[in-house]
Amino acid sequence: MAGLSPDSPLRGFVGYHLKRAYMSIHSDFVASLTHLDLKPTTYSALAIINENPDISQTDLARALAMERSNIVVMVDELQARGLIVRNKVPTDRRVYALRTTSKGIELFLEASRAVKKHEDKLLDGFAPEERAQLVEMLIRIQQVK
Amino acid sequence: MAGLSPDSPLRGFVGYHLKRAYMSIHSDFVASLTHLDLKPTTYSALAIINENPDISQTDLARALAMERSNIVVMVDELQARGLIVRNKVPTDRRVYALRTTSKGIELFLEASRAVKKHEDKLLDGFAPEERAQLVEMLIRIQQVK
DNA sequence: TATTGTTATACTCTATAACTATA
DNA sequence: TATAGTTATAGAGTATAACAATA
Repeated sequence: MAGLSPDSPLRGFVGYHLKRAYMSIHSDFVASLTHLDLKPTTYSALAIINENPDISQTDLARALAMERSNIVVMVDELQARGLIVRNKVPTDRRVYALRTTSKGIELFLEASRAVKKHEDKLLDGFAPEERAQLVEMLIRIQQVK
Repeated sequence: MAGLSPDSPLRGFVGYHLKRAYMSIHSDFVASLTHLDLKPTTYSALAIINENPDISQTDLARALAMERSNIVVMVDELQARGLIVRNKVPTDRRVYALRTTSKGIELFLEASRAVKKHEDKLLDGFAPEERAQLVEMLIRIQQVK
């Protein structure tokens, strides 16, 4: 049997802790959405479409950092569930203008409450300043690029 | 075209920033290891085997949070490359005792230097206290479970 | 020529079930 | 009966290439 801390050589890396924290929060995030039959990606898509009415699939792909080809099937599903609509655009007949339906908005708002609850549980011991400081550092990290 | 911040509805969530920071660092992490033909998982496996001589595949799986079945093929690869050895254990003939070879240790050390460099670049603007504070918060998050 | 949406495909990661040999 | 290692397989998620319609 290995010792109590077989991961000790990795603990010196910030990235290791970042990954573990992300994994941990992600599984709880997924769980908080399953009862609404949403996944992180479909929830994020709803959020972005709702915030950006008439967004195209290409722009949605960019916002979600996904391939356009993979957006198609997800948009198909959201449309089949009546959560969004694909409207034709007269000025450019190649593109679709995506919009949330009232049903989509309702589901998005309910999901947002669930995600909020999940975050509050997650950050239970964090003071507001700590929370802000954490976000600030996370943003700084991704800006190094 | 969407606005400049199509993701604004998601920015209120800490988990969103955590994911983005993780994604960002992860791709750079992967890039820092490719020249040694290592992936995050194989590097971590080397690290854990090196720190825990004679660890079993089952315990390695637990430490890496991977399935035992998926460990097999990875251990096969590390063994085929001469980085680790599978020794038989007389007291329990079901298990293998994994150990890094001198070649494996050498590669691990070189990879560790590469990862260190990657982390230093990533955390360039971070004071030592900030860095410690970040790690402390990340650990706190994953302990909420 | 370039771009949007689309299809098909492949590749990686991960998860599950069933088997064998040992305990 | 339980466990270690193994095999095969299936399911996500993601990436690439090629195509028709339109710009």
